[in-house]
Amino acid sequence: MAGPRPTIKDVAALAGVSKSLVSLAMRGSDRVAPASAAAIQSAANQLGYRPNAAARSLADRRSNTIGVLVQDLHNPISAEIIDGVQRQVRASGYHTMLVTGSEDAALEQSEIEKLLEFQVEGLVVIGHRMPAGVRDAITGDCPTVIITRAESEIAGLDSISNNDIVGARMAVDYLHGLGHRAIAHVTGGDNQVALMRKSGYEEAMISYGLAKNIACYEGAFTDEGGYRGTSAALASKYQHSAVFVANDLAAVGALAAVADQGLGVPEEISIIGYDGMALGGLRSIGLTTIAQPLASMGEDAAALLFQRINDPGRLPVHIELEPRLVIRNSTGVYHG
Amino acid sequence: MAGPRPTIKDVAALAGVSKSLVSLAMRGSDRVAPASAAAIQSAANQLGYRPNAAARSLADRRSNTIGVLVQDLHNPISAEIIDGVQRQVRASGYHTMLVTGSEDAALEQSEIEKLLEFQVEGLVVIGHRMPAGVRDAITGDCPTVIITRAESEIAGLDSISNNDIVGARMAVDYLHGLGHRAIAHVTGGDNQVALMRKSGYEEAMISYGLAKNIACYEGAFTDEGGYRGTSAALASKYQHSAVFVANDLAAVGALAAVADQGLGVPEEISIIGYDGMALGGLRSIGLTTIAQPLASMGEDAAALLFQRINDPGRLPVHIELEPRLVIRNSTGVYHG
DNA sequence: CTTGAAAATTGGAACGGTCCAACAAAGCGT
DNA sequence: ACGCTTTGTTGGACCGTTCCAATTTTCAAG
Repeated sequence: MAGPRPTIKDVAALAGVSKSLVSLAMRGSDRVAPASAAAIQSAANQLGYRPNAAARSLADRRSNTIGVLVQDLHNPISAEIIDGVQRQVRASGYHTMLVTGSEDAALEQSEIEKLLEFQVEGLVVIGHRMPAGVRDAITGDCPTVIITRAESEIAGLDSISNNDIVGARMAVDYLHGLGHRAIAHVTGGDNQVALMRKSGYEEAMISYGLAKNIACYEGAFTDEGGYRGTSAALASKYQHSAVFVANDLAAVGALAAVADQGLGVPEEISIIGYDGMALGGLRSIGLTTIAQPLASMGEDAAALLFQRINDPGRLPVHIELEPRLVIRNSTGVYHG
Repeated sequence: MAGPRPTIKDVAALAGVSKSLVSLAMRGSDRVAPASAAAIQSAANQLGYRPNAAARSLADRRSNTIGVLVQDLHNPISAEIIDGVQRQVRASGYHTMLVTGSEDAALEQSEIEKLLEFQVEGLVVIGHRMPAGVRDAITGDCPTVIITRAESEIAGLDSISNNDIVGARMAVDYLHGLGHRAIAHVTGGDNQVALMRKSGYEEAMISYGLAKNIACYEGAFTDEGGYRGTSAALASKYQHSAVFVANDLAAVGALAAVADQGLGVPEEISIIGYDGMALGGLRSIGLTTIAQPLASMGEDAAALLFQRINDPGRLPVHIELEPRLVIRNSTGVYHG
């Protein structure tokens, strides 16, 4: 239909008032006479007027927008965290601009760059890698919070994560309690989170006097990585009876690997994952796991961000939540 | 550090040139003398200058941004489609602004509203519901394409989907070929896509002379919905030997329901899903399904969008892709 | 040198809003 | 009717860019 979109000026002309008044009215100011307000409303509707966010954000010098970088959209836990972030961001009257990262650091950096050009007032990073460009963002005065990764010394950067070391220990504790001794670990790569889960595993094994049983197989935070690592574990000369897999997505791959070897879960091999993704709760998967409170982590992260927006100078905050063991069907007692 | 962010003016002052020249240089024009370009670059770096997208988009009268509305971020197929969309959007030099929808129509509409205020140049809707607000968007001159839902008569709206009726028929064909006769269907709600899959099922059943065996159980496009519907199917007096579930996510729930009844898949019950989500391919799930080419649908959708952006007047295009049967472990021959 | 064309640079007017100080109108007590 | 406050309304400057016409500089040819 349209030609150029109607502006505030067009509305003003039609309603027979000044553009300033329209501006006030559109934002619901109470200084506008009811009659004028009505006239303006009807003029706006008639023209199909819609405020121009670019102009507004230019004049305001604020965008009312929070940028979200999701490093791995394919991991279902991302969706769960995003839900929480969105809920909180919306509740605060802001909007969300979401971009996806990738293994390609340069691309990821350019995505952050874009967010900053849009003058986002804050940045939420969901993932375990520290993206190039985040430092720039922060020193460029953009409050940032990172989820699922602990970070405490960088000024202007808050973080929220669970205690991966404790969580990994819980996994081993639980398996040990079931009688397992030859407990393998399939790793999640060399990012900080994966490394902490690995240390937790090693520490726990050592504390049970099982140092010699420590066996790490290289995996990744993907289904494929879990499959690969677990296949290697099963093919090894050690007779592992249980595998602690670095995250749930990989653990689903691990289940596949076990099945492919013709072994039964949990009769012959117990599998425990990490994260607590909702999908793992389905009976057809039934994955025992160390769960993080994903949605509330998202909410808390956004809350943290708004606190920092209101008080930019404050010291970095790191919230660390306790993970919790969720027992399902992929683990069972050891019968040698 | 910062105080107010540096603007093009600050860069100009430092480099000793006019702001116009900086503007040119920042966009890589070849009309700028190499010496000036270098001076400007270095001034920009020194100040940490970053263009203001709001100002640019205001002056340009274009945002260089495509809005994406994802109705169900929790369905893993969304991530796969998004990947495709992003790839194509990036390749065209645009950016992506992603928002999530929800069951709440009002909220969804307001999200679209936001995208439009941001002057997005196009809109991609991923999902099977037609969101309130999309019509406004289109009549407001915003090119739109909708993915996974067929739509062909609305001017300005392109769509891309697979042929759900054919796909559903394929599912029944395959199960029939395996010897199944008492084939149940767990529905995906009352959205258009779910209804088409249901019709395809019914048509196929009728064409095999199995009209009396038609049995639909109410489900939803969620794991929980699949669980519920399948549980009902198994509890019914009909001795179903196979279930065609409306989508993969629900089919995973269906697998759980079958397991909970202590039945074996595929020995006693065959399950077939729809969509072809990557997760279903894992051996631990091993879901037989009717697959759509998700990533390429995303790419094609974005491509369609750009075509319409360049030629707004053209007639609505609907691309319909053929689904394809992917056989895995959740289906087997009937042995009555 | 001069000259004209090409190359490089510039100032100022948009873009569509918000904000502010100033002004007009209306209400009110006396 | 009188100031005085309160309530409504307005024009114009400004936000940080891009664009354009106009200007200055450079340079090769005569």
